[in-house]
Amino acid sequence: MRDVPFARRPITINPVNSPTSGQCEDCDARHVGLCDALSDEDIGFLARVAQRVVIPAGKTFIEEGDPASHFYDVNQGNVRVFKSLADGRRQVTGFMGVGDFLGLAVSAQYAFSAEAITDVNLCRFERAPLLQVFAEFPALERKLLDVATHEMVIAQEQMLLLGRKTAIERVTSFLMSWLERSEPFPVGASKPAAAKLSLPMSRTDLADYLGLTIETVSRSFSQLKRDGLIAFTDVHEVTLLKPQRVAALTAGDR
Amino acid sequence: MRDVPFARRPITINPVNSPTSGQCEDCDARHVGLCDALSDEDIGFLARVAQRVVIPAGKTFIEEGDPASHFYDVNQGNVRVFKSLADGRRQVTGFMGVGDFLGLAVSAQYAFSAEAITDVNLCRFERAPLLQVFAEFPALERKLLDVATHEMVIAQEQMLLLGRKTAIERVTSFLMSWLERSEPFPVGASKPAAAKLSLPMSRTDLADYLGLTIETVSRSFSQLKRDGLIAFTDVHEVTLLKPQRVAALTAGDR
DNA sequence: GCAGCGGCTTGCGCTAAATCAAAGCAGAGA
DNA sequence: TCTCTGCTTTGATTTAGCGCAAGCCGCTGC
Repeated sequence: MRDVPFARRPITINPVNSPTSGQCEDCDARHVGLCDALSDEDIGFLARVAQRVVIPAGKTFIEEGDPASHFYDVNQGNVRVFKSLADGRRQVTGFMGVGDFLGLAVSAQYAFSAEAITDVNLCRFERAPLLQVFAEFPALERKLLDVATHEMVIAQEQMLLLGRKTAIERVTSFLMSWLERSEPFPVGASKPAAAKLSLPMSRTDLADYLGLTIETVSRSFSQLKRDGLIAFTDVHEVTLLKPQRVAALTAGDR
Repeated sequence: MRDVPFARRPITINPVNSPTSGQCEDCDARHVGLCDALSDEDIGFLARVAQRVVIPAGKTFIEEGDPASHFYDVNQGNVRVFKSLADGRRQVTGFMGVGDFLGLAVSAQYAFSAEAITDVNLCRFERAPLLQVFAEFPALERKLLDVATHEMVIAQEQMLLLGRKTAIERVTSFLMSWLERSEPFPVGASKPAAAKLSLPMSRTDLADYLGLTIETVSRSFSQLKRDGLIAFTDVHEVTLLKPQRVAALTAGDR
């Protein structure tokens, strides 16, 4: 949303190329999407039902209630997934980033909307053919089940946050989980002394994710600043000065 | 599920009752568990990894953080699924009833606890062997993916409720969704003039499910009573006198 | 029958967060 | 450079829902 003169740039769609190479070059080693469930030579089959899509920041590319035609792998950028009420109240159910899979919470229609926060690169799979491919490669289906399982865990965690945590607990919980996502390989038990985090989403997104108002989110951040636990270099870049003490405010599980 | 229930073969591992009859009388025609993904003769294979379990009301049978050893199908009674914080705050993430599947929101450990609300009959499947069976019967895995998908939709709906709805919207939303679960076959578009609902869970459960206090739940019910929209014959039995008008208070989706 | 107990309801302040309002602030365009 | 615009922060006030406390209601056991 920030660097957005291109809010009207079109969505581009391309075939996934180089099935011959056996590599989907959009998917890097840390990709947790569909690709890493397959061997190199099998990825070519996946490419048969895949397209690459580029979404400009701010664009809605999944609309709640529309027929659920595609799955998506996020290859670049960040996405907000949300539901909304008739009067405009909005609940962001998740932020998706590189390697995340999109399109499981679905019956015949999408149960959610999705918008690009930054410019976003996606791999798009048509649902029907993909379900065919499952028959050939059960590993894919297993992968999807694993993804769904993991999403359920996160969803329940979020319900706990939304139903029972205070404002500061919500904000610190978010910071710690976002830290974890940003550092997929924590390496050892020791938390670093400080960690810099990019927060691509707006305060409004954050508020709608945490079930708060932007003012309350802002005030919570300010309090954490005052207490010397975090610092902002930019509105969208926070440093956890005392990760331990931030973590202590999350009212962790159990 | 189909007319023919769980097993044409005896349940071999822990036959609680009537294996000789060749029928799992616990699974009635409306069962939406694992069984209905399989043909009659294949169900026998499922039985290889199944046990029947009876849980008395109030008993905790899944403890958050314990190694995730089993899946469960609910065959009788009601279950509350929840997470809790160190200080005792609790979030009920769902109420499970006949036909519901339990145990997906799991990594190596259970991410939730589960307790019997009423006396409960379960079919229990060991995870490891069940995953083996998947190889033989991919339909099972597909079924599980469908279940997970459906759970995701419900979870997101609940996040919207917890993050953005008012007390009365939460209570009426619950009533309408519980009504839907209780009447799996709505038959035609017309809502009945009145519908009687059994609410097996306590007010505390309800409060912890809706992210409210018992007092607020009670007050919301009282207001709906005052407005002539519902009536209680018993604390655990409510009648929706004006389902339409109750539905109008839910702040429905989109 | 009735005393005790656990769960539910009701009344009454109280408070965390929402709402309303007014500045800051930084990037985009002229 | 300066202004405009959209986002963010901060302050003042309001309020929906909380927390406490008292009373109620229906069961259980004596």
